[in-house]
Amino acid sequence: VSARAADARVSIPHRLASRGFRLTGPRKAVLEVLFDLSAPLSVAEIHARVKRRRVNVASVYRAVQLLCDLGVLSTADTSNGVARYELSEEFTGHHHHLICRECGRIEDLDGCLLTHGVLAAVNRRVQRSRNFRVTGHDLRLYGICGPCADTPKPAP
Amino acid sequence: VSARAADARVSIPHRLASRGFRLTGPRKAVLEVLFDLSAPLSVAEIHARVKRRRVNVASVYRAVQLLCDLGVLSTADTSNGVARYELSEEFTGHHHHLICRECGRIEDLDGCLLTHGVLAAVNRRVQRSRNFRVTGHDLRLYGICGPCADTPKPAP
DNA sequence: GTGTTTGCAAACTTTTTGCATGAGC
DNA sequence: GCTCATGCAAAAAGTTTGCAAACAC
Repeated sequence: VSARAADARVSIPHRLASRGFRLTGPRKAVLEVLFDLSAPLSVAEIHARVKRRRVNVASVYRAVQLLCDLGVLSTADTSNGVARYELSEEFTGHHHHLICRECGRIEDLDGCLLTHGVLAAVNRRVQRSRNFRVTGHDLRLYGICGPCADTPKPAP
Repeated sequence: VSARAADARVSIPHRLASRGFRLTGPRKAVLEVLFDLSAPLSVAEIHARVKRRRVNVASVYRAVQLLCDLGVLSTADTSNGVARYELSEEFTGHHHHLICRECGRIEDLDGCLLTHGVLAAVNRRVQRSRNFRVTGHDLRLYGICGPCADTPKPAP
């Protein structure tokens, strides 16, 4: 992942420039946060991590929107209704997520658990039965993370 | 699915009653919508479908919240940042979702594409390496649905 | 220098909450 | 009849937008 991440630090600015967008402070700040963390973050979480640089929330929204449009970010996950963003698989490699049901924390899990055979079979199946063309997938594993298992919550 | 759905129409009211909650108009209306439709809906979408019965949005929010707490509904999916709800797998059976990247529509896909062997292996793997106990999973297949493929959008 | 991008504030949307009235058991 | 639940309206939270000033190129 680190080789790809290094690549991203070069190629993402290039992509911005090549499409006529500028590499500004807020955009750099948002990208830095997402380079360093291998977990999807909400706008609020991103904003919290760039506050030192006095970046406005509106700018975070706009940066995230732009980076999504450019295919740099993807809407990774939205545990309990908030959209979360991370570098797209083009930069991080294909991977899945571990999501804690208790605290909502998300961790990356490198690699794919689905075999090519299974994917090909389901592709054919839904193409015929639903007229739906599959172009990608997203697998989330839910459960309880270590810290939460150690401090069990009482029933509500 | 229809056998289970019939079961849900009986067992869900029972579950409400057994925990001291009442089977009220708004709650019935929300449940009816979700019984009939095999796709996750947002609060706004649920509300649109119960408007004839003059149910307030606030009541839809409260009903959805309660039904989630009771394990009757689950947060199924949140394509583009809005939370969507559907009957939990206890009532619908284990299934996955087809999600159209173009229009955001979600369809159910019965059955599971992951083998027991794969699930057991990953369970062991993340238990050891991450101290994470997997209790369930969610697989989403992204792509283009028939209608959207027929009416391609011009590039932005 | 020029045109894009930002910060700020205001508008807008979505979700939550308080309280008097109405409905389920 | 006794509560719990709803509707309404207001508040809170989250997101988008217009515009003058600031900055990347």
